[in-house]
Amino acid sequence: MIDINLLRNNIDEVENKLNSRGFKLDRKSFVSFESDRKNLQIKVQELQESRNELSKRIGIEKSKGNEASELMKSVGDINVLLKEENEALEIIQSNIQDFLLNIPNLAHESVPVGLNEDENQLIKEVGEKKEYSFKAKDHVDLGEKLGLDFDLGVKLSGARFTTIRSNLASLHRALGQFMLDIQTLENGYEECYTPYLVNYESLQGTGQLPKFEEDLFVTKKGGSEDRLYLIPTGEVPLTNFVRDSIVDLIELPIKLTALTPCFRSEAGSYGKDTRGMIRQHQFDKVELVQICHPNQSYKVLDEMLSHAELILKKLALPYRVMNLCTGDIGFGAAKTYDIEVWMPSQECYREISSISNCEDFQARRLKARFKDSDKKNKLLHTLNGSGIAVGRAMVAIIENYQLENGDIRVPEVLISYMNGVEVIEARK
RNA sequence: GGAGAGCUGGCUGAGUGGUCGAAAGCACUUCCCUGCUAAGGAAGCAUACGGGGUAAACCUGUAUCGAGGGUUCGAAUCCCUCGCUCUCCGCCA
Repeated sequence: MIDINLLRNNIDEVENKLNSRGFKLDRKSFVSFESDRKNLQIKVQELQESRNELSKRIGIEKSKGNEASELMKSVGDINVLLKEENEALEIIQSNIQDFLLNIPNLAHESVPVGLNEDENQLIKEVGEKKEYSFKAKDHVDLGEKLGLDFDLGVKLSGARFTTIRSNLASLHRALGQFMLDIQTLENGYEECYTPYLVNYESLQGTGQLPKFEEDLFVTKKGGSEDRLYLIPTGEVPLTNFVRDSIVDLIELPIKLTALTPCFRSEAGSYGKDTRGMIRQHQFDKVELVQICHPNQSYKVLDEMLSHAELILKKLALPYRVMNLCTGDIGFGAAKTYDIEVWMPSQECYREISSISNCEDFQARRLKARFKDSDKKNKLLHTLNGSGIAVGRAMVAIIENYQLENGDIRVPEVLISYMNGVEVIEARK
């Protein structure tokens, strides 16, 4: 949520910034909401003030044993009016709240202006792309002989679900464990285990709700109407650790990580990436979250980028880093780096990690604050990033580590996690 | 699932219809005193949102005692619904 005072005081600037990310601000509605709100709020508060005043006097008169029916009647009159005005105020306030909840974050000045992903800015390319003496296959062709069973996924659940068996399943598990170990042991994150079903408030806090409900899976508890949502990313539970709280300065930065499954309906991507396990309804991811002092967040963003990169470096996977343009960054982000890993079969880069600074956008929704050295409560900055997506990392390994006969060499750093298995052999 | 107890400020905890945003203690901040870090004294110390003020300081109002609704001139206090926590019983991986 953006600061309402920005809209009150610098609406032109806000409108321009939102335009650059393709969001049309309905400023007419806002201005009229605001003037209604102001009038109503003043009126309601004045009525409440006189009611409180008179009621207090009734108490005093009665304690003296005096008659107070005159006063009681006045208060009754006030209450009739108050009820009406207050209802109007509540409606307008909830309109304003909805209005604010649906406005995306403002992009940081270092974010390139652009319409879509074609205008993202290349930051760097890292690692060497292997030369193959044969035609590199894609992970689907390779995977079918390695234990990647798409048909079984479809049988059990439907499209966009996959089943993995045997040594490839171990590789998948190894990747998750390895990533988690690096982020905790080398990069200093606290390992967490969190719920995978979360409530409405949590998703509103991180920005998925109310706007993106269709992207989520929803569950019902037995026959009851209580709804819980499957997390679309570990960012949701981890960032919500600080919802409704005021943390001490000395606790900052808070660095959290968790290996969680993620569930996404992929409602908007029919027909996209239908081949293989690039885009699934369910995938595992090691998530990184940092919650920090506002003046540290851009330093932290770069640090988190390096934390995600470290995984790719250790796996010796070639990748590039992109600075997403205004048209491509997510709803809550002020700035986002994407890491894209090299896929030799398609000779292109595919997203494998996304690291964002949300500044105070989520913190305002979450009421996540800290007590600054001047004793004032201020909003924190929240950042999140994948460190990294397990399924896509496995796809990248299958493709980048393939041998001519269809076997997969296990990356050096994963062998110990695989109980010494060095090669995953293809069914001949 | 059944029975009972509870939910008050950063924490502990009083408050069962009126001047209560809320005693007291702890913690914290500032000051005073004290020859070392200990003890004592004074004051301050919730959050959100308004209005005023060029702004900071400050002044002022409203709301908030788990959430929502109700009774009442007036609710932390009474009533209803819901959520959560704890104890006991049952069931269960």
